[in-house]
Amino acid sequence: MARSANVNPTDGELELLQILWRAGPVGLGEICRSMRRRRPVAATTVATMLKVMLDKKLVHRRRGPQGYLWSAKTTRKRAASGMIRKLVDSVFDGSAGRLVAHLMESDELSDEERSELQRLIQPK
Amino acid sequence: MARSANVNPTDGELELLQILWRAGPVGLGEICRSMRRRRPVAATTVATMLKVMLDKKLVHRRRGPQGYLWSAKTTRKRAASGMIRKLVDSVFDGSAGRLVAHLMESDELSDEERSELQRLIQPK
DNA sequence: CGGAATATTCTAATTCGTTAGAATACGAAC
DNA sequence: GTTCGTATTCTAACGAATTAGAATATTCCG
Repeated sequence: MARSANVNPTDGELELLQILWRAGPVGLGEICRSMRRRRPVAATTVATMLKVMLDKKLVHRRRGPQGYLWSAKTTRKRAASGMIRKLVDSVFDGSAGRLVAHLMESDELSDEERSELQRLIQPK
Repeated sequence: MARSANVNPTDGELELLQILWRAGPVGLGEICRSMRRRRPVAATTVATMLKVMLDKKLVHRRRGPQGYLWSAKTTRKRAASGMIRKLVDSVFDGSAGRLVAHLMESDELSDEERSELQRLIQPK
């Protein structure tokens, strides 16, 4: 039954996905410009990554005015879940609750975030 | 000031750390047995990984009855923070709060975990 | 002591992610 | 239509992670 490719995005791929999640379908030029706001990179590098990600079904493409328009196929939610699962399995013994406990105890949350959370957690 | 080596553990290294976090200082044999409860692996493979991790200062070792006794040098907390930072930066636009929001909305938490959280989040 | 079991080191093959040059195709503008 | 800029594909180098065989060292026990 075709092992439906849930390869987790690599670090570099996440960088690209981040751009695509924000920018919707865009051409290579725009993607490169976004990338270069973070770090220097050759256009062919970006193109190669996109090609690889296409094979992994992490991105889509459709014909545009010149070349393709690229967009993310995997969602933020899916990417997050994969990473969270790995995190929880490898350092929190499988307990997602312990992850949140860690967050609350550490200084990774701002005060605003903390109070926002209380709202979120209130049972409706 | 010696840039104190905060190389993030790789996936394989996390597997080993997981064992060391549980088992405290142990010898190679015990580590291999634990590993093999998860998957088949040669003893030399484990030994090589430990050696690499020693260079990265992820583990400690001290003389034991036969060979060394190995233990984790990096803590769960530190490993978690590194992974959380990456997760938050790459998929939640830098907002740790959004990570928790994702957790609450998804089905990654059990009911018990959810109510435990409410307790945790209560301001003291 | 001498052999068996275990641990460590050395070396290297393999694979995957990252990077980009060179060649080619395509679309626009003159 | 030829030229120019942009996009895509092909190819490959390189480093890091993963894996383990062979050789060596250590220790335990009869």
